Amino acid sequence: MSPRPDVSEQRKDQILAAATKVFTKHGFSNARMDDIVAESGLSKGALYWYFDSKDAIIVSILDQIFDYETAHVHEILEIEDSAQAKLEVFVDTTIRDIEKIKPLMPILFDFWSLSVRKKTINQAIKRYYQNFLDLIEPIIEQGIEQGEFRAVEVKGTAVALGAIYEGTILFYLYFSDTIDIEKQFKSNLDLVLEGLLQNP
Amino acid sequence: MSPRPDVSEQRKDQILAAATKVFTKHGFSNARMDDIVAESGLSKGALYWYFDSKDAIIVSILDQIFDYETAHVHEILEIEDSAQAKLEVFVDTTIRDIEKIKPLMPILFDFWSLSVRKKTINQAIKRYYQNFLDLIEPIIEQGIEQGEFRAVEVKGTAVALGAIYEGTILFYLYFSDTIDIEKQFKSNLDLVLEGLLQNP
Amino acid sequence: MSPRPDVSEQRKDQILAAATKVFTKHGFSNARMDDIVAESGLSKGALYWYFDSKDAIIVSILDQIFDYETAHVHEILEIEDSAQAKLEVFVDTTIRDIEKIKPLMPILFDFWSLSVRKKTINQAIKRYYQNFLDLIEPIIEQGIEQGEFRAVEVKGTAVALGAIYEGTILFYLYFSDTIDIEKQFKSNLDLVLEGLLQNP
Amino acid sequence: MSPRPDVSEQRKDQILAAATKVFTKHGFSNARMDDIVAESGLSKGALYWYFDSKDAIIVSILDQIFDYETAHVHEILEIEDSAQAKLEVFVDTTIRDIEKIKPLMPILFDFWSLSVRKKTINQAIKRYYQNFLDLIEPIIEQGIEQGEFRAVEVKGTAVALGAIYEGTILFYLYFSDTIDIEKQFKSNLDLVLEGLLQNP
DNA sequence: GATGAATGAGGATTCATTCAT
DNA sequence: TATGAATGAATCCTCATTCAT
Repeated sequence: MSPRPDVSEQRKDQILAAATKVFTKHGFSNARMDDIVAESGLSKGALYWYFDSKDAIIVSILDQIFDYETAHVHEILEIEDSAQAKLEVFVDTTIRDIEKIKPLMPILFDFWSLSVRKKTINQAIKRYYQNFLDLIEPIIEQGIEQGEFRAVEVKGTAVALGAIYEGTILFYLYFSDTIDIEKQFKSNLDLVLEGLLQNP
Repeated sequence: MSPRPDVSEQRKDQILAAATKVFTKHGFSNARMDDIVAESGLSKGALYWYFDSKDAIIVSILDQIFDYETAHVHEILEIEDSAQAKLEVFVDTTIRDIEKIKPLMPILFDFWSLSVRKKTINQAIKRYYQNFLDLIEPIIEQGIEQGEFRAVEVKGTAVALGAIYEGTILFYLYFSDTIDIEKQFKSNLDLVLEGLLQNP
Repeated sequence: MSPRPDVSEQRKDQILAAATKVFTKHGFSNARMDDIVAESGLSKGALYWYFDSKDAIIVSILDQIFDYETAHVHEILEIEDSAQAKLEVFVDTTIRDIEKIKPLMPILFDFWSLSVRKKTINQAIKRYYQNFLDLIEPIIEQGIEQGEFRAVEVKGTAVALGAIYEGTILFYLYFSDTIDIEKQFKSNLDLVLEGLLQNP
Repeated sequence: MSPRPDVSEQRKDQILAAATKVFTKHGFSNARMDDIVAESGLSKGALYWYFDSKDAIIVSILDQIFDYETAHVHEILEIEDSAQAKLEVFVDTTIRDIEKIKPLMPILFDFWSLSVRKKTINQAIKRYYQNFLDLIEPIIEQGIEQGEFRAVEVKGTAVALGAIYEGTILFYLYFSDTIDIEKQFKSNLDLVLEGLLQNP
């Protein structure tokens, strides 16, 4: 009488995957629980067994996405190299994962929208961006300390980098036909590095 | 004898103002027509007299916002000056209007979200950003031709500027307590100009 | 200063004509006053000036139609001839006017439907059919008295004739492509006359 | 363990019965879904679980009625007897079921009305009447072939019989106080048979 | 007489959630 | 655990009617 294996994690992932698909297609508000039920292949009762509500699913997706993104961003922390090299690695990994990031943007839009009204969502997003800044700032500081970069204002520069990162993905969504995202990110980096680096 | 004065434009503005308020507070999907009715001080029938549907109101708001933003952006076209001076004016007018732009962001989030599914919305947004690029590119070209700027790739640089603009406003929404938006925009401009300007 | 000519009858007819068209197309319930306004070329206020309500328009149309039909039926009363000849004239005038009657059937359907619930409508229809019977019965009586027809039961035969009349138009509505209405009415008459006439 | 018994057919019937009642009372357009909900004893959600819309309910009722009527008409096909006998059986079964048919007439009115605008409804009715004609025609042919009937035009006679059938029920609705429906149908039959039968 | 903007009760439909099995 | 039928509050939109001008 071996106990049944715990399938709950598996089920939850199944539901979140289905929900992500459905939310991407319809947006949070227009997505129906029945859509998620259909997409997941489970029953309505099962959905409510694993998640208390539609909101609970949404929040779980938020966690999932930001966990992934944060992990992604943290990769560069591992690198032992010049500040410039770190930024280059950051751009490279972003380019590498852009096709995974892109389909999540519709959901991100909804999160941005929700964050206006839901404090939890707002805080989660803020935490995520803070995380991003917390990572970038030391790199800039390192660059300045080691004489690579000019003595720029650190916080403002970090925000500028975050802004250009999010903004570029946004523009790419509307101009994916005319923007070569790889070139674009490299071009962004050139522009910024040119502004950051000490004149030789 | 005297024909009733035509109040239809007034009424439409009244409705759009109310709708903007309500949409900002609740988001498109969660906003109820009854909310707009209450906020506008008109009746439900009046709303539907001037607008065919909730969607029609949303689209009208989109037009209104983008008309405003486009006009705003075009101000710099008038200036006869160096490319650098034009960019500086752009930053100045943005700073000047930031408090008007900020409360519209929640609505912009919903538009971004909607644009994934509604082609008309998508096209309107794309047109707006294209407009932005069409304005910025000649400035960069002017800067290069007149020897102010390095020979950067024009299109990519324009996108970078658009990205940093939208992205900064986004970050400002989440960090309005720690970001001094005026300084931030100026800092952005410094960074970019430093990257663009010929080394003397 | 001659007084303005009274256009109210003209206006009423204009409205009833428009209403008939609209009711034919949409049915009573689905027809909107705005449709009638548009079709009539008048204003909404004008409509309500001449008719108190949608119902009032409907009732007026009922009167109009039945007046017409009754007049139509009464034509045969004028004829001085054998009973058989009178029935033949009745068939002929029906055939002659069938294209005018046919487009009124959709409205008649609605009147039948309404008559279930509205006593006034019910009575109007009943009166109309009674009228029909009052006309046909003397003809049958005449036929019997003068030895043309067998000694059938008068009332029942009149109802049978009314039934076959209404029923034929009904079938014609669904089979106008395969029924030659002229032949059909003549065939009906033959059948009935064959049943009524004394065997020679 | 035991699976819940499938009550969906039962529920559908429950809803259709309630809807028939409500439609009879108010007509299609004026009947409210809430009326059907109340009459059925179910909830609004349940109604929409089993039927997509008010229209779907209407169509289902159409099917139900015509299935019943068609079955009813087909009874005579079984009989092995003279053409005259078959027509007599038809009249007898009609008389037998008249009290079941009568309350459905208000609904039939609405179907006739709807059929003007809705092709599906039109086709269903047409199919039903065609069915009727397809049944009657062979009987008339049989009568002619076997020398019972005169050599009448078959199709036209079938239409005449259908017409007198529908028309009689119609008149009966308005004159149920003065028409003895049993006598009336027998009288109709006599009249027609007298017209059809060979003179001895 | 005539206009047409404005009213607001009414009604079809949706969908997150529940719960008996 | 899992099912899916059932619930009913919520919400968009319609349209007959009114009335200030």
